[in-house]
Amino acid sequence: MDYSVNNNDIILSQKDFNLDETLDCGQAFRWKKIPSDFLCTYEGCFFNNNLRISEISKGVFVFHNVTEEEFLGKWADYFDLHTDYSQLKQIFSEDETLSKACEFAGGIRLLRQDSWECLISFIISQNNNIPRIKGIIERLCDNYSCFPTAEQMKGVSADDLAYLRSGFRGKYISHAVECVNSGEINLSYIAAAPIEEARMYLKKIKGVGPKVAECVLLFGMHRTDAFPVDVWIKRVLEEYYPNGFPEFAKENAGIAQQYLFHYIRNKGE
DNA sequence: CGCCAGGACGCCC
DNA sequence: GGGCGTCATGGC
Repeated sequence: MDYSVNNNDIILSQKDFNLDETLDCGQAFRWKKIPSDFLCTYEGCFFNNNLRISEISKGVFVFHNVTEEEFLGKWADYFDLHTDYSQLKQIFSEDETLSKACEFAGGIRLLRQDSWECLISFIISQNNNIPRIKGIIERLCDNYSCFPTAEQMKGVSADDLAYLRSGFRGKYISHAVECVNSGEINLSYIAAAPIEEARMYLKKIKGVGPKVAECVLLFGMHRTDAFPVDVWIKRVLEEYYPNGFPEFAKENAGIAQQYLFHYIRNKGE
């Protein structure tokens, strides 16, 4: 990892990293692009860890007001800086479509997000659009002045959540809170369980189906073999992989999925 | 105004 | 066990 300390900031050089692609690709919903003189700057957080980060030139980043301890202990992990994405893309490049997708969106990194926050976020995401998902999560965080734990939300009913204006998803959120607080769902156990068992448990939560379960596994538990299939990825599979997804990429299919998703959605523009 | 949004549920046959 | 209407809300 190539970084240095500069006054109160951390400067990072990382070529397989593009801030826009990583923070605005639909894997996380609490990052806001703010005006700056840099290539781009984002403010955001996971749980109650706040950060302002800028891409100051291609592949060079500033973590503003971050100590070396915070960087190494928290953000390096969140941005998955210990993983060599060049090597991953090297493996993916054996496949023609994946190779193109990597070339197109090779700056995406798989964020290591909090499993609980991810569970609630992707329950909210179903049959919804990204601007509105962000709004609902923002109202939730504003109400607790950070992303609430299940403990903090203990006992909330769907009616209590009306201020979120999350529609039919309120009862799902309420049920997720109940499952976690009762111990019926243990996210750290699920994170370490065999993937089929993990899927089965997650889908016990109302409002969690195949797609949301895969998203929680991939984004919230860093299970890189999880593979969320939505309408866009379904299209990719039908069009480019009629005989199945290449075996050599399955271990990291979730990361490949991110490249493919971004590629298929934006390549025509 | 109607259509759609990174789906899941409930009911149908 | 696959197919289909329904579910709230608001962006476009």
